[in-house]
Amino acid sequence: MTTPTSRRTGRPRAVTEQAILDAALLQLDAGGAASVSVRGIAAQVGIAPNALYTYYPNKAAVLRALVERFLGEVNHDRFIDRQLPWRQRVEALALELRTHLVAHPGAVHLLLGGPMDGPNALALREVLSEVLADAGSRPDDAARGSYVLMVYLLGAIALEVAEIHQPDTAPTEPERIATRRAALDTIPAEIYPRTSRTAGTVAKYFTTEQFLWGLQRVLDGLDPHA
Amino acid sequence: MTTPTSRRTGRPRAVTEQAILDAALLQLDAGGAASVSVRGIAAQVGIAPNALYTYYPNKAAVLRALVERFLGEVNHDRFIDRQLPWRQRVEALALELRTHLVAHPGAVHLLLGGPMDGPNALALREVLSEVLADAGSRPDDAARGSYVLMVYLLGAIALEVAEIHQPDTAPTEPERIATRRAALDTIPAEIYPRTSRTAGTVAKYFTTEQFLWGLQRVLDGLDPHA
DNA sequence: ACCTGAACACCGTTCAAGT
DNA sequence: ACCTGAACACCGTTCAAGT
Repeated sequence: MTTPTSRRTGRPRAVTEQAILDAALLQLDAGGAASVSVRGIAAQVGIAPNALYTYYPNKAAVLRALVERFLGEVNHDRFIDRQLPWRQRVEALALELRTHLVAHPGAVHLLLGGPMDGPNALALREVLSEVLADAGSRPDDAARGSYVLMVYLLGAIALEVAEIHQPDTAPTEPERIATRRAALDTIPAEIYPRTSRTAGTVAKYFTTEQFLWGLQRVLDGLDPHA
Repeated sequence: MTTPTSRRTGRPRAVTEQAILDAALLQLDAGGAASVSVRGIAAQVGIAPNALYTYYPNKAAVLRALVERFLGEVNHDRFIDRQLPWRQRVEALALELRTHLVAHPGAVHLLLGGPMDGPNALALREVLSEVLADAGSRPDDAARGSYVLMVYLLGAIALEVAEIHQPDTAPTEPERIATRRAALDTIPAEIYPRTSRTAGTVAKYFTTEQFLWGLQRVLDGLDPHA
């Protein structure tokens, strides 16, 4: 909690916590969450692997700090502006979050891996809660609604990232659709008779448009004046 | 794709694919997704670690097969019954999925880790799509709506599981709330002035009630007659 | 106080050899 | 065809020793 700005004595630190997080993010972007390693981070910043334990108690703490810093880069500008229509405020936040996470696909895993209870994660929920309150929701509904929004945003981005960016040699888009259709064909027709008819439709939507369409439906459900 | 029922020649198999998946699930339940290992599975079923590569090409394939089997255990009974109100059908499916996943928290990670394009994953989406179609949605809206529902269900369960079941010594519920409040207090009051007022409210909801409340809001948004 | 080298108990996967 | 032992190139973490 307390952050002493200078160390008492002894040898100066060779690197900074930020440099360690930078290295972790680099590894994350390069090879996905599975390829982030203590040894790799240490090599990148130029210290012995075990020296990292002077900065963070263990690997999990490094990843937690990375998630926190990551969320801190999202919470900024125009969502506080109460002049804008509330739906527009949520949409802007949603798109910003999505942009950040799609740019660092491995981070999604980390986000959903642990409890979202860091300061920045809570700040995100608070922002959403305030927007809903401004929209006219009663406090309880605003709080619960902010949870529903978080669920939708993180869930949608998680599924999108899982679709797009599987760790190894990802098949191209047409290949993936073909695979999906083939898989679909193995479903017994007696059980899901309408399957083959709607298969193409189901497979079609994985875009910003789908993301925003879903968001609008969720907002419809949360709109206190609907 | 073809499933030969008998092997051509040579030594009989020592175990079955199912036994391997059983062992994987056991490891998953015991220590979370991180503690599932090829060597652990092999030890459990009583073969050498590398013998496992006769059954599956690699660890990822084992986990993929486990996810598929897992989803297969969910898709059953009363969601096909067109007599029931459509919201009730979705709610039943949602609760069944949630029960299964909360019972095997490590599986959530696996589900969200890869693309949901196996036969059973698609069947799940198809069921939801059909329910929405029965509710009166046009085919496109039903397909897109089924995606929104999947996002909500998996997202909500993922967040819930992450809250409840972090891998190591999980703090008790009051401890967690205290931690969350403490974290919240570090948010600068000038930026989020209403934070402290709503903190208690935000922290309060992580229950079946919240899960179903959110589901109802999503269904409100997807209801073609709303 | 922070760093290093060495070690411990693990990983996933491959290869050559047995039956 | 399936199994095994041995090996390779990794992990996260700890400990004793250096400065």
